[in-house]
Amino acid sequence: MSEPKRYLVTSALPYANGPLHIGHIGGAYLNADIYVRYLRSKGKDVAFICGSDEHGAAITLRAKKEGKTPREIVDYYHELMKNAFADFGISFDEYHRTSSDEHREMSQAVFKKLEEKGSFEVETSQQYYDEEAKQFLADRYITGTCPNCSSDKAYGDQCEKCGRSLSPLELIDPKSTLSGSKPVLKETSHWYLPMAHHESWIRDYIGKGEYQGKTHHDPKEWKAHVVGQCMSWVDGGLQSRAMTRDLEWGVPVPVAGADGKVLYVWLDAPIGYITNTKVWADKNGKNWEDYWKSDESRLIHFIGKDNIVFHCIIFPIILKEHGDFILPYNVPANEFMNLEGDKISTSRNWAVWLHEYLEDFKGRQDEMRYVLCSIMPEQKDSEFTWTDFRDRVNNELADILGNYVNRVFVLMHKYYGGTVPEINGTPSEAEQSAATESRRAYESVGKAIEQFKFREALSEAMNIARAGNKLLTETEPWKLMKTDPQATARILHACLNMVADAAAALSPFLPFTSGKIVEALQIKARTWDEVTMNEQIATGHTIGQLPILFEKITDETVAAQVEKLAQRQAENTATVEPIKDTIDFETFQKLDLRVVKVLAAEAVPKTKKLLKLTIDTGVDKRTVVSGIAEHYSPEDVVGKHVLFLANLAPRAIKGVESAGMILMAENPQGQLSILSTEREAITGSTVK
RNA sequence: UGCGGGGUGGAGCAGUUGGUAGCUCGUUGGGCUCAUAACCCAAAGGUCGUCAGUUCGAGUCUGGCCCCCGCUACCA
Repeated sequence: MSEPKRYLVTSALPYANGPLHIGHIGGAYLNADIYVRYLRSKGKDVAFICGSDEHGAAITLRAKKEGKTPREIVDYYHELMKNAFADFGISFDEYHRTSSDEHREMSQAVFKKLEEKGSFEVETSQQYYDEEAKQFLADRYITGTCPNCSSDKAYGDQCEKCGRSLSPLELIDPKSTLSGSKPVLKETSHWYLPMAHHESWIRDYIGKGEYQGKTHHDPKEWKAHVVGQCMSWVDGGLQSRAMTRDLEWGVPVPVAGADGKVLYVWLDAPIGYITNTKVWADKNGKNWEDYWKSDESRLIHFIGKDNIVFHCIIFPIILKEHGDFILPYNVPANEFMNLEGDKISTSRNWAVWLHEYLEDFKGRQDEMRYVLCSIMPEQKDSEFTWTDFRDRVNNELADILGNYVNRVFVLMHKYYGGTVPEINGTPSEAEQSAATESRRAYESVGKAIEQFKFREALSEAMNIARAGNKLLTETEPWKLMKTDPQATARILHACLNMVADAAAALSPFLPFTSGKIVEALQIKARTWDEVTMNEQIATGHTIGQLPILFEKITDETVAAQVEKLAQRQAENTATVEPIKDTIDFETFQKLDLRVVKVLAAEAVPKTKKLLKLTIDTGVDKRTVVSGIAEHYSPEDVVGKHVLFLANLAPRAIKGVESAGMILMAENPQGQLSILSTEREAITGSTVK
């Protein structure tokens, strides 16, 4: 592949309904930032683009729940995320937002062009319309009685009581949650992207790296899990997807008669990359089209694995249909990062929040950048723990890098008052091999970054400091000074240059530290190529004082952070669901609750959660299917008396008819517990 | 369940086209003292999830099975 003229690098637009956590950073931002800083250091023309993703039903629902407007929600999180990114040193050229006027114009223009070209298929169907609120109702905005379990709290897409997926038309006695009125059926149209039409070229694009009959990229450079997931989608047959929604919050569909419709958030968000590029270009006297519409530009999307299909299939289809845009050259998606043995979860508040880290560890961005890069989930899921954080910071950053730089500064000041002496003589073998290793490591850093192997790159950058430590120990300048001052001067000069080289090699990863080192050296920061050209610090140059680069992380600090997580867990445990609406006694009496005995139990084949139980109700024996297999094995439950709802309408689950429901207590962690009687249990006892 | 990814010394990970199993951390022993109790050297430790197959030879290819993760389905 020839060198492109410019790079367009994007990070996934974070969704503006929660703060950022370390999983986000290690997934799609730190790696992108390292990549971009490297390219900039090489003097490349780069645009690094991101922004908040602020539309979609989840935000409107959240706003409704909290009694706020969607605007208030997104304003809050946009600011929070933008500041956290900036503080952490994620060096976006532009961090804009999808709720902006610029974005409305851009996404409407893209939509309009596709609409006019006939890239969409318009499908008309009957949908519920709220005449008071004057809008079509998204599935989630309709409640009614479930045709299956008769719960009156069913939503248009699903009954949460019985879990059955529904279509709004199946609901008995539907109601709008907006106005409470009874919605009427009205004809509506939606724009679908017929992805099946694109299967053939997508297959070539992903599988062979070919586009429009030409080589586009080397598919071997793409990660296995990215190609694998895409091909499995294509092989499974691409389905048409609606690109519009009936919602108020979003970009209005720019077509006459489409009132109350907005662009699907998944369409609107990636167009945000384009909008935000334009916003940046306009501010900086550049032309955004150079980046998006030129074969000489290279587009790279950094994302997490949950976004693969969208960035590799759906968005490319949009870009191609539009006609002028280039396609992603690579999508180096990362896997997920876990935290202390459990997956990170925003809703369960199980996370290390970036803004809290920045608060608790002021001025220590590089420590987290180092650790996150070291454990970046490049090929498989990885795990962050606070003890591992401590070990890596203390044993690697502080001991190997920080201490090396410090040794060199101390020796330079001690022997030469900080001024680089005259350099003479022929380097010894140890000096030569240190220089060779340092050079090799430096070049490996760049190569690894270009292949998106950030962990390897960081490790190679650290090898420069390792080589320096080795040279010092092998040559022992503190002894040599007495016998061979000329060699000592040469060695320390070499060490000093290795400090400068390490600062350059590490600058994409640890920009703050790199800056501190450069400042202490009192030199100009070296670009990538200046180091490759073997630029040296000149005789007569005086260096300054070095601050301690990395303080050790104490066990107390670790304990405090672990405690913080545990506390959140406790808070979570404390959260209980609110009391439901009052019902009358007659309604209660309709329930046939009783104690039954489990006679037999077996796992339902090919399922993870289901047990098939034979129970004795006292009146009859029957079969129920219960989703408890992850909490109880068949042996655990046989012979037990359990609480049972006997007059629930039967339902087939995985082909087995289930007549009734075993009642279980569930804690906030989702753990189930059998309910039974405290005194002697009699099979068939009623519960009142 | 279907699909995808992964299972390598105590921990975290590399292993390109098949040919003596590597790295970082940790552990043990030694050296050094300029340095942030740091640094350097050496050693111990793995039959590469499992079973079978292809091959002169497999962590690396083929097939079956087990386990973990993601999306997906079933937790009335």
